[in-house]
Amino acid sequence: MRLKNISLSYGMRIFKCLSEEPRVRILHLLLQNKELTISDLELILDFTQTKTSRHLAYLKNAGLVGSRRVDQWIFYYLLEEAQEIILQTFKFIQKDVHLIRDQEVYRILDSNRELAKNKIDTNPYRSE
Amino acid sequence: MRLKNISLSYGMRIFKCLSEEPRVRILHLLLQNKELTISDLELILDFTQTKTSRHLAYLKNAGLVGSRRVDQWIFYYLLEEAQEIILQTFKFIQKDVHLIRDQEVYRILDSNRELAKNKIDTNPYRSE
DNA sequence: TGAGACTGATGTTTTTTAACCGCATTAAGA
DNA sequence: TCTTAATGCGGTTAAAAAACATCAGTCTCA
Repeated sequence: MRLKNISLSYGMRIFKCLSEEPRVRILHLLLQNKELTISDLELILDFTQTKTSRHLAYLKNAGLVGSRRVDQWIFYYLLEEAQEIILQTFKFIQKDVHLIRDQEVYRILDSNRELAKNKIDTNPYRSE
Repeated sequence: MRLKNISLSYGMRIFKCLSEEPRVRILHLLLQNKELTISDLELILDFTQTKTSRHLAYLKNAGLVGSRRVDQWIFYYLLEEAQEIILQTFKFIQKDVHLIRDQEVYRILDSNRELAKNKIDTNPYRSE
């Protein structure tokens, strides 16, 4: 396996992100589910809107996540350059009960079609 | 490769250790050189005694390092249970110039026989 | 076109926490 | 008593969280 080398300072920024529970839980959900909106994360994690937005801004600023707009939603995702190190480090903690529970909440909300991705208008004939 | 699973809280403690430069540099030296004393680390890293001692206490408290006494020195080393995750995460940052420079300083001091391990009395006939 | 609803960002303030540092002293061994 | 290491103290800085209000962009629908 060829590893991408990162600088000490970028590494420290990543580890700082991983040293607070809210951010670890957000990153874990993004790693497992590709992309989520702020309101999805609020719902799954039971965070306030402000708190969720602030932590995502932190992660974005640290160079770990990116965002794209779809209709009125903004989806957040792990940036490609951070994928590998995040994946590797999560291998050690992925069995944690809190993280597993978060993912279960995700699945329940998803099957109830309460997440943003379920509400995107996919009708190709929708009005412009 | 079989991974040891760690809890989220232990993981966060580890990442907090890795999010400050002095501690990363200490851990890097311990990973590469098995064990070192406080005075060795002071010398290599150009830290004060207090600073070095405090960070080692932090790492010990976080469950990352242990210590053993040999004569008048106390040698610090990475605990076995932390070896793997530390090793894996350092794979990403091991090419960092600061860390490489630290290790070079280590080698110079070692070849000058200025480190504690070079001063241990290995004479089996030494007085009790 | 305009009103209102929804999604998200941001300014502000307050509180709390913790991490850093150095100086000086103390403790433990040889 | 010398060396090695730990710690009490004090000051500074940072950052994290939380709550609240406000603002901005987009969509819907009349």
